Amino acid sequence: MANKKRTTLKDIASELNISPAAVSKAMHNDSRISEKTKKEVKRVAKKLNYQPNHLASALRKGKSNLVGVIVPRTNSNFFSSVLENMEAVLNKAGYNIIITQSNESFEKECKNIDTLLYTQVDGIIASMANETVDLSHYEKIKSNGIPLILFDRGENDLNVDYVGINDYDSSHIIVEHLVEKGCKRIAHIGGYRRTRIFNNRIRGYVDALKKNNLPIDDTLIVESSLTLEDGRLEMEKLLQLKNRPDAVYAASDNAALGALQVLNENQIKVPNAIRLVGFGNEPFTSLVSPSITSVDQHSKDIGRIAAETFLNHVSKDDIKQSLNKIILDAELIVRDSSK
Amino acid sequence: MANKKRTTLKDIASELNISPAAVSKAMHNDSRISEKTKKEVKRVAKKLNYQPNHLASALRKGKSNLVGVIVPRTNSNFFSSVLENMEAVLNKAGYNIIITQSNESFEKECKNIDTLLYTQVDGIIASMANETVDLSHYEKIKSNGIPLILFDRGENDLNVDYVGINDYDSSHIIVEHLVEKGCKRIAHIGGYRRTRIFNNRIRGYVDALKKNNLPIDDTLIVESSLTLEDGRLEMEKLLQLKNRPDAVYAASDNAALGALQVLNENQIKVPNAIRLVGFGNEPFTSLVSPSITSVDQHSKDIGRIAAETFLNHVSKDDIKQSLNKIILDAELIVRDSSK
DNA sequence: TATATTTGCTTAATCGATTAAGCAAATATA
DNA sequence: TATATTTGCTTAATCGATTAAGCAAATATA
Repeated sequence: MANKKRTTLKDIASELNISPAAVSKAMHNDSRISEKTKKEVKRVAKKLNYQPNHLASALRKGKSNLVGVIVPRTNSNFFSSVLENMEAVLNKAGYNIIITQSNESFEKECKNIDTLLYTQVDGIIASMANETVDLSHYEKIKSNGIPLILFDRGENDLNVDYVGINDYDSSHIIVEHLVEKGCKRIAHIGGYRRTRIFNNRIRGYVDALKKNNLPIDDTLIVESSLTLEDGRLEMEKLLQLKNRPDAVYAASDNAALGALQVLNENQIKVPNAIRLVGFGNEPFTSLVSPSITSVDQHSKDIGRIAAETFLNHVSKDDIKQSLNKIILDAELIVRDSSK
Repeated sequence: MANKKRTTLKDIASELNISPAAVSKAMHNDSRISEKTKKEVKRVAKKLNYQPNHLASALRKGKSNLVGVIVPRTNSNFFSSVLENMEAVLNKAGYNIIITQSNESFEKECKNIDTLLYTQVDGIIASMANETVDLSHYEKIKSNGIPLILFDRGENDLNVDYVGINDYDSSHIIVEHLVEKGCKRIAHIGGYRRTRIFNNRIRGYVDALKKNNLPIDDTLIVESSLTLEDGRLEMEKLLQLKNRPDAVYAASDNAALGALQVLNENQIKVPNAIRLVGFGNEPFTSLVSPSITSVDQHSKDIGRIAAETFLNHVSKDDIKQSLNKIILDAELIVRDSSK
């Protein structure tokens, strides 16, 4: 019962007294094999519970039909949704995906890339860890000659395909919205500038203030890892200011939630005293009280487009591909925290 | 630059005028290879940017050093945390993990198993989808002779290793807690009985009521998929009852959150009018208002133990293994919703 | 000094599936 | 009827890495 040897093409071949080559072709419905033989082969394959050995065929064909995916973490709705839609598109095209998590760690990200290359994936779709600054491990993917597609967390310096939303414009939309509600001192709990998307959000925020003739106050702009804890910490600091903000725009929903907790604990009315906007449209933003205004990042589209970009690459590898930078417009979802 | 051929052992061998076999041994620090040769080999390997071809070595060795993992979804903190800890243990032992999601779909789960077997994983660690009743696809793993370890969502009928918490006892702890607070009509928004863990929670709930001499009222026991929507729906139904419950025990945090929303919307004071307990200790339980009492499932331990169970299997495959059913005690985290 | 052992490699087979090349028999075409 | 084409396979090589078996040279032991 246990550990019985796997059935191979050879076993089927010897049972039917034909060559393994014929069996292989029969399984792939080669037109040069008679219908009768195909039927027989499939019957015996089923009888012997034949499972093709992927390692062997991938080795021979030089193609594994696997796509590696690297995400910072899977436990956000954004990444989970991206993965789901990415997988759906790739499955339909005959590819399977291998998901790995970097846990926002640079070291882990490097190891994940090694693992994926080592597993001979046909391509890698990745979103960079917060820690990542050095990009040599990504260069390694490119020098391996397999497609690399980045999404959400990308890098301009890296000459690769990218799918994401327009972070710069998103900040504009947020600031415009808050200004419309009468806010004059808008604080920004941002991510680290070294990450492109967070830098863009900061730039968008600053430019939008300028555009609305509002002064830029450096004490209202902070950089952090954007965790819930960071949100709490920075909100507490902002409340210490002599001249408090009348609105807070956090570059992540987690940070926004942390800020909201502190505001609630201090009995500061949201949105009346301070308006609050997050980023990412995580499900909990609509669950907390008051519900948090946020920006939807079109996770489904990002997953789908990233997958399609990969498929595009492998379908016409002969032609030198032009780079695809696909920037989607984000959507502001207005909720109670800024009404 | 692009699509240059991969470096193989042969390339290194011909550069140094030795055999590929010697190169292979040198890379693995075989004691029968001179230090001088090893150094040379490693120098050239680095120079040519050699990456071993996993497909080839796995095919030859009959071992891929990959472990397949199937989870219903990655976007809960529970599964995400299990994965993180599982991966840490397996990485240390030289294994890499391939994560797949079933999205709670039976069909997807079957496809995932096929993919993993096809990829020649050395073992599979899985948590079953809600929909799953037929277990023949799991039998397929067993008949392939590779270890199968289930966690959280397991099945008694399947003769495999299992790691999870004591669902039956957890219900007892919850009911005792609510009784202590003076509750007499405790409703249970449960999962479907066909899933073992949910069945155990229902049994535990019923037995605990009996133990406390409380009547069993069938109108207070409902089965659902335990989503947030289900929680809302069932809570609304419970509020229609002539004889309303004074406590609700939901078998998932999402369902508990749905129930809480309905209670808040109806201005029913929690915990004063109705006490509420969830299950899973998802982070949002402490974030909503009021915060929700819940049961912690020791996700870290479950991930670690599942991984260790797998390693145990592969380390002594000669001996017929005895089954491991590891049941951890869960922990009640009391919060505002039941104080 | 003669034999035994160790060192440091090479040779050749292997893991399974795939595919280019080839060939005999069957069938189609002129 | 003679030749060309098609059908339905087989043979043999291949994808890279690994490993059992073997062998010559170097070294150790009696």
